[in-house]
Amino acid sequence: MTAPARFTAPYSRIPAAVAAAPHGIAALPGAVTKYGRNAEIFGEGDEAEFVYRVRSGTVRVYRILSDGRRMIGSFHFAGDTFGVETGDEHSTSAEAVTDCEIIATPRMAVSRRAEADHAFSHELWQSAVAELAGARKHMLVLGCQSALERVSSFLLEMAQRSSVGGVISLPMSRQDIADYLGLTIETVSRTFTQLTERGAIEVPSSRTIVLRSQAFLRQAA
Amino acid sequence: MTAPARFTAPYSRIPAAVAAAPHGIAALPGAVTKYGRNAEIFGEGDEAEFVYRVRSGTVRVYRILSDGRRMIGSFHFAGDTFGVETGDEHSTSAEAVTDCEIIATPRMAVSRRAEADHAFSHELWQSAVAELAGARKHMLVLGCQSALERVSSFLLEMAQRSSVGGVISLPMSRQDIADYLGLTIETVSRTFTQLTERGAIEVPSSRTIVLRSQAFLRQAA
DNA sequence: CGTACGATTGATCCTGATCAAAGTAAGTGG
DNA sequence: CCACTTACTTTGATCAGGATCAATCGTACG
Repeated sequence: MTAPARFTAPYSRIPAAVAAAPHGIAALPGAVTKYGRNAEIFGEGDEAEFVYRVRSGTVRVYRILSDGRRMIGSFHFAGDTFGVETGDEHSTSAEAVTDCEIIATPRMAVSRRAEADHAFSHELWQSAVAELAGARKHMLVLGCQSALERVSSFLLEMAQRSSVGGVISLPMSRQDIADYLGLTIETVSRTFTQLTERGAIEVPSSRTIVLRSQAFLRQAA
Repeated sequence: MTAPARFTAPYSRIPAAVAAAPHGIAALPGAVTKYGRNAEIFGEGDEAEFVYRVRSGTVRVYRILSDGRRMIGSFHFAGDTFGVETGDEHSTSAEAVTDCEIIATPRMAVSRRAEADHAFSHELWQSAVAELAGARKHMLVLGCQSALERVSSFLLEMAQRSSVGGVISLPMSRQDIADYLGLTIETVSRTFTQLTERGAIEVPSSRTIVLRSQAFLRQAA
C-alpha cells in the first residue's frame, strides 16, 4: 500500500528539434518535438496549452496517487491523439515510453479550426468518444478480471495495435504493464511464465512476445 | 468467478408518456419517456438511435462479461447525458435504477444540429471529454485503491452529486455499488460498518448515509 | 569486468472473495 | 391486521489470488 519514490528518476524534458509538420488523419498545423525515453511531455496540473499527436514512438498517460501509486490510463502509438482536456489544465501526465516524435498543436488553433470546420469538429468529437470507449473497456478489465484475464486482454490489445506476423515488440517495461493492468510486476511476470507453460505465448526476450495461440488468449480474456 | 443468472428478472420496458420537452443545459428536442425501476433503456448491441438525458431519477450504465460479471461504468443523475456513441450500436447497456424520466433525442437531430450550431457542437464535445475525465478518475479507483478507499471515494462522489445537508440518499442497491467499485456486496457492507465504527458515517437505514466526518473519508480515499 | 537496472522466481502474508446463515424491511394476500 | 413471501442487507467462517518481502538471474552499459 505504501510506495517509495519510484518514478522520480530520469525526467529529462527534451524540447529539441521543432519544425512545421501537418501530419496524421486530421492534418493539424503543429510543431514536432522529440522526446527522449521517459521524458515528460506534460504533467498533471500543467496548463493545457496543446493537443498532442504521436508521430512515432509510444506514450503513456497516467495519474499518480498522493502515496506514489501510479495508474497508467492508456498507451498511445503513432497516429493517436492525446492530452485533450475540457478544463484549463491537464488532468493527467504524459511521458515518452520510448524515444518519440510528438506533434503539438496549440489548443487555440484547435478550437478556432473546430469552429470553422464542421468535419474537423466532428472528428475531434469522435476521437474523444473513441477514447471514452477505450476507457470503458479498460474499466471492465480493471473492475472484474483476474490477473490471467488482464494479461491476456493486454496481449490481445497489443497484438491488434502493433504486432507483426504474430510477434509483439513491447515498447514498455513490466512496471508499465503492471501499472496499466492494476497488478504488480511480479504478478505480470508470473502470468507471462504461466502463459508460456500453457503454450499460449513464447518470450524469447523480455520485450518480445511470440503469439502461439491467440485462441487461448481470447478464451482466457 | 462464476455468476448465476442475476439481473434477468424484472426488465419491464415502459415506453409510456411521450411529450415534447426541451430541457436541460443543452435544450434538445426530444420525447420524454418514463421507465420503471430496473427497466432497460437500451442494451449493448442495440442500434444507437438516440442520445439520452436524465430528467429525473438515476440511471446505471454497464457492461456484462460473458460469464455474468457486471461492471457498472457510471451512474447518471438529473441533467446528465448518456448513451452517446461513435459507432452505430451501443457499447454499453443502460437501466433505470429508480423510476426515471428520460429525454431521448434522435441521433440524427443531434448531428444535424451540431453541424449548424458551433456552440452546441462544442458543448457536445465537452460533455464527451467530461465523461472521459470521469472514466479516468474511476479507472484510478478500480486500478489501485483498497476497499476502504473505494467506498470512501464513492461516498464523496455521491455527496458531491446529491447530498442534502450532509445526508446522502442512495438510489442504488449494495449490489450496484459493488459492481461499480469492483467489489462484492459483502465487502461493501463490511466497509460501511467499518466506516460507521470509525465514526465517519452513520447508516440509519440502508439507503441513507449521514456524513459525520468528510475529513476522514477524504484522507481514506 | 563490474555495476546497475530490469525481470524472474520463491516464500509468506493479507485483503477481499466465497460460502453460509441469519437478520431486516417491504409488500401481498388471507 | 397479521402471517407469509421475497428481496436486500448484514455478519460470520474460511479460502485463495495476488501483494509483499527477499533473493537470484540476465543483460545492457560504462
